[in-house]
Amino acid sequence: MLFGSLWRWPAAARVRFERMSVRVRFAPSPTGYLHVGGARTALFNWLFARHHSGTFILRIEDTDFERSTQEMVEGILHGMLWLGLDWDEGPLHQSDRMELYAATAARLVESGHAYYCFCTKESLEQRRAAAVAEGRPPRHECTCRQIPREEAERRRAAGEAAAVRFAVPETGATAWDDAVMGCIEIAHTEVEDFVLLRSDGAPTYHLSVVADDIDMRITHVIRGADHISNTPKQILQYQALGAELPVFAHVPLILGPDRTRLSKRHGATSVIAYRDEGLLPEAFRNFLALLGWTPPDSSKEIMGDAEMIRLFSLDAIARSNAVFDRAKLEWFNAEYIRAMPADELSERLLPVVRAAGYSVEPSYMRRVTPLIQERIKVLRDVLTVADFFFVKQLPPFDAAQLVPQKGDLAMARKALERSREVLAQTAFEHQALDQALRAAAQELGLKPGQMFTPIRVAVTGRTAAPPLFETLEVLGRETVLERIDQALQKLGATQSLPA
RNA sequence: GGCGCUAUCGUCUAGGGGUUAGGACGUGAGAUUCUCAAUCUCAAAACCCGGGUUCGAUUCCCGGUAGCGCUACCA
Repeated sequence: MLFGSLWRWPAAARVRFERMSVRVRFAPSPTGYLHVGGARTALFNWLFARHHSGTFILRIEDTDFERSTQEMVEGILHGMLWLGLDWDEGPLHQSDRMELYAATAARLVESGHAYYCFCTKESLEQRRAAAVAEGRPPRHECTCRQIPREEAERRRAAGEAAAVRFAVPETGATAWDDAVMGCIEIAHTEVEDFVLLRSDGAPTYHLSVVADDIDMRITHVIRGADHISNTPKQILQYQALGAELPVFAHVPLILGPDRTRLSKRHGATSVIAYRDEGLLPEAFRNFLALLGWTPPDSSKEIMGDAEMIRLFSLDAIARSNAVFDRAKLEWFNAEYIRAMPADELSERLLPVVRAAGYSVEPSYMRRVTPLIQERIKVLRDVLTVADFFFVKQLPPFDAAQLVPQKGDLAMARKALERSREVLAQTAFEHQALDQALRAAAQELGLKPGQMFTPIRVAVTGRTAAPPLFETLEVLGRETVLERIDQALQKLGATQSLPA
């Protein structure tokens, strides 16, 4: 129906509609993994694109050949896929687009907005070091900008290597209205003549972003606040190239608990590590979105994609940095785990359990899952919470745990012996077991805890476990009796427990 | 050092010239219970500092301080 009505729009209106259509990109550099900060930037771009029914482009910024690797490219793609951030165009690689950058740089030289610089990296570094030593600001200061174009061309033709630098105006300032940060103005005296093309002909980031963002008709540049000081360098290029400016939106950074920028020191650096721990991508998205962005109703925290997309807007993004809160992430994850249909959870748990070396059938996993669903925060917790379901032989445990009230060895033994009789002849169904064992406890004059704790410990090897009767039912009579016999032996061997 | 951004409970945040400064995570206590978890109830917990504007500032303005970012032929 949308198209039907679209046809009837006047042509001019259609053109305007097209021009307004949102195009955003996530442009990671494959010199590292997709980390939490990058993931959130990608998420914000994705939410913004989806909210506006726009286009989300993935672009790999691999102009630093030395540090970019194919492995990282794949890691980033996997991370995006796992997070569920699907892109509409790309992945485009900047390394495939070198002609565009060379041509763009040539245009800037041609129009007098850029010039050749014959200084070597080494001499610049020396000068910088000297400046710092003398307490002067370490700014780029060379005289190549004064070299007449003809002379520069001659020297290049003679084989002299040169970088291309942008000629930043000496006076004035560049200002823009940032969609997140508000108005920002930076004086040109603070912006040095940055390199566009390295002396080997490779473009720098400053050039390739602008050339690509123009070429891809990017309408909104949503990226980390660490790019704020780069923005004047880019706006200057747009202006020199006569291109229309995109909207800039700089989102604050994510910090570690020590309030420094999130890094390897803070644990998981790649989002893939979170997958491996058993975080759910939908929970991770929800958590990440709320790190810096607040929906109109700030009391609503658990939100699915559809709702986040519906409510997302750049002006509701905070301007201050946020600390990554691991505990809250786990709470989100636990909420999503509890809300998930048990069978679905079971399917997601199975590979985790199998990867740990247990051979478990799907049907068995489906019976275990409901017992642990509200007891795990991440999928991997299944290995510590439910391991006793998957092993034939329980790992060794302290016999003293079998005795609920310290020292009352006889009572524990009595409870276990009687339980064994009951369990040998009761149907293995949790309600029947519940009834029978409670009755037996009453006969023996024991409180429920006195009766059930020894059984729980005998059967699970621990004092904290899922509900006892359901657990017994799932484990089955054979295993349960075997474990109770072993526990009784253990108690027998320990005639004198410490009081 | 320079430039830029920021500043509400431990953390994520809401709010806004007069409020008991709200919510969530986490923490503590209690209820429930066969343990744990979940659930429910309650509690402790914040407006960085100093000036100004104002009858009144946590809110607006200025300064300070602190944190973060940038300061490359990295991105």
